[in-house]
Amino acid sequence: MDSPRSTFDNLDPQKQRRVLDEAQREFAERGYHQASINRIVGRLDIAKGSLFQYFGSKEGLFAHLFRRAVDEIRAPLRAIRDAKGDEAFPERLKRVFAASSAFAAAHPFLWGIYRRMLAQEDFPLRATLLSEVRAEALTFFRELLEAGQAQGEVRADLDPATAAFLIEACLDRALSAQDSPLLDAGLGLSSDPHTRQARLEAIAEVLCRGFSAPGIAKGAAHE
Amino acid sequence: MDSPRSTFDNLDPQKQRRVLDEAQREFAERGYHQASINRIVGRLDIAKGSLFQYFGSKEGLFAHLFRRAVDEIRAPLRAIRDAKGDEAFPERLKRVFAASSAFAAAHPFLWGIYRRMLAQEDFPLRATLLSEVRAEALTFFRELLEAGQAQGEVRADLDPATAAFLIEACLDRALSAQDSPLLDAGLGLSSDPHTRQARLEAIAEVLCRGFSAPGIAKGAAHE
DNA sequence: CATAGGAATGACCACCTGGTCATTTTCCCG
DNA sequence: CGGGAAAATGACCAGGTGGTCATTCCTATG
Repeated sequence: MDSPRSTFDNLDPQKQRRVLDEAQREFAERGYHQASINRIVGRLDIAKGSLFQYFGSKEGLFAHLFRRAVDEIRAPLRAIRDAKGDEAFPERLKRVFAASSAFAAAHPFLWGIYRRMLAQEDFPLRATLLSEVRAEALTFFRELLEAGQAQGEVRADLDPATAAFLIEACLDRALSAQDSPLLDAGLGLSSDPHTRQARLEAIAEVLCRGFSAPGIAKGAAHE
Repeated sequence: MDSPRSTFDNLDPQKQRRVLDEAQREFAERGYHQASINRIVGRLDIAKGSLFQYFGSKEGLFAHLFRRAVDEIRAPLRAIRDAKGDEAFPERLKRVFAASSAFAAAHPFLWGIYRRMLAQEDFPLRATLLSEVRAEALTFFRELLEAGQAQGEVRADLDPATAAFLIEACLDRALSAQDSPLLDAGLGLSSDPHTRQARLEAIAEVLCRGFSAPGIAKGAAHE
């Protein structure tokens, strides 16, 4: 199930890093199909055969990169999650938003690939890789919400799954806007970090209101 | 600025449709780069040269398709927008969600391409086409929100831009989930139309709560 | 110094891409 | 039927793709 040990493992670790970083950059910038092995080896100034000796195939290289990135990230993410302390729910949510934003900025490869995967059906290993990552994220949000309910800051009758969906959708779009002004709807998410954070907090606040308010229906309507 | 009149316009309208539909399908299924002219002409059983005589280039063909799709759609969308009548804000929003969902299902080409464009930086004409469409959508939501504020169903101090951003983000993700179970976070958005609509309404309701509740901050906090 | 074994190489392969254009076919009008 | 214009054709092109493998290079050990 894991990679069958190859030449690559014996390499000078410094060279390993150089290779992985360059390949990572290529995939992050172009996506899977548009990424070119020729271009990677060209920039690395190594022979094409070597890359194939290391990883077997383009898909193998990609899988290796993805797995490595996910592994590297897991620990810091857990730390954020577990450092929630005893803050109020809205503060926690804002903190998570801020951390995610910083994370996306610091790991353009993983974030870029993840974003592309969401929209592109024909990504290799899409189902496997996506469902791993997403399961983790959704559990995280659900737990956060349930904690909020326990504290009484989130309506008890709110469906955690729906709420988690909302959080993820908004966070996702906000992080995308951070890279690409076209998505930012004039909010300023893609400008300087300061206004960006203010915008993120505003978004989190509106969400929290939606989670906390006890009920709205102006007339006791149907349902 | 508009297309310089070509052989294509003189064709039997039935053939025109056949060609456009097949090309559309290819782009919708594969995205821009992975779409293959060879495959299109193969399925149509016409000569490759003909396609290039019609549209000049792959990009030309794509632009033609996109523009046509947007044109075809504009009218029905306007109709939905203007048929808002005098309903309450939450009902309006639910209606918009339902209409959008039906729309995405009925126009897989436009929706598929749009979704890909959002995530893929290297799409031809991305900036032009996207900003056109998005400007329209955001204005629409903003107007809807301002009407809600006028009716007193949306907090007056809510920033319409932020709210529009939230709506769009959630709607977008919900529609994506509709096609791809991987995104649907266990909600059931990708299953039968009935539960899907119920889920969409639940989402809209939480959003509305966030827009209406007069204020949350448990202590009169900073800011 | 000899040699064995892993690492590096790059010419080469089949295949596919978007695009071209001289040639042929089709169709309409006189 | 003849002729002219518009439409259709598909062999062909240069360039790129992922992938292969016989060969060479390097180095560590005896």
